[in-house]
Amino acid sequence: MEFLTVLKERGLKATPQRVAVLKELDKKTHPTMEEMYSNIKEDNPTISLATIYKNVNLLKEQGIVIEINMPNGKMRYDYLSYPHIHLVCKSCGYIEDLDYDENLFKFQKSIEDSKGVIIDRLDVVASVESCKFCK
Amino acid sequence: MEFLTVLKERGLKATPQRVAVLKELDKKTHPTMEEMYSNIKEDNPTISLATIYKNVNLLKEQGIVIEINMPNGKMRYDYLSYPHIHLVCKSCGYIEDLDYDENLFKFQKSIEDSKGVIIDRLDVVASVESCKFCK
DNA sequence: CTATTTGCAAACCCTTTGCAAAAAT
DNA sequence: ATTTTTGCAAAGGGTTTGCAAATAG
Repeated sequence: MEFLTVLKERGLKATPQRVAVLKELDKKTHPTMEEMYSNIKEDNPTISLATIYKNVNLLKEQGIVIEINMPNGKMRYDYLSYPHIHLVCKSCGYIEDLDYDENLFKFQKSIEDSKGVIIDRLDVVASVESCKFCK
Repeated sequence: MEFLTVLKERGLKATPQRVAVLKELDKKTHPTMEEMYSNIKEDNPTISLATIYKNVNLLKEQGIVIEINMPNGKMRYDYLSYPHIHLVCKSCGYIEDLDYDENLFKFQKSIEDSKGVIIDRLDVVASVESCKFCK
């Protein structure tokens, strides 16, 4: 199981709660804390919201989970199994993962060269007014 | 005064409090709500924090002010007088405005073409571990 | 004059914390 | 056996709300 490796590499214990959080985050549904809580509760009825928070924050510190600040102010979370960016719909909140492309790499390189820095992370959120999933 | 025009165009009343908020946001210091509050308070001692919130949120809805979700979880705000992106330092929190470049435009265009969407907004935050302003 | 905005204080989340019990390695 | 993690309930803190008074146009 990939998640167990990811956790072991970082010296984190593989509790059922923690693995469940990673699984939820890996579904590409970009859930909120509450959504993870209610989904995980189905199989793990005793889990608490505080445990979701603690684990998500821990994984965020490890850089493998990121926070997406939605236009409506709500936070959503995503497992960053590989670098990607987000296309979000402002009307319905749908989020799609998009791969980096050549132009984005060039953009990053040109900032690094002109500013003399190494970019550690590039968060990109492209917003559209409405999408094919809007009613 | 540019701000008065910006407000009039949107049918918003130009109260001294609102103009002061715009001025703070235009200083390129990317202040927090509290920072705006204490700065504005110096010249306008009766202003309330709630008024800062109400005005910033209003300007956000108008799309002329954006929220920057800092790595530490704190929110900072910026007047989007022209489209630009942010280079943020994870250690000291310094934020620098950077212009769009050719590559970023190409990137945007390629998503629009491949996905058949019009990107309404492109939020980019490039993070570095430390910068020249870190002690 | 009318509609909007302000300022205050209270209410409202969402998120974090402390701690004893439980679980992982 | 040791260290980490969980779950609970309470505390915390940033943000919003309701409303009467003040202000802008």
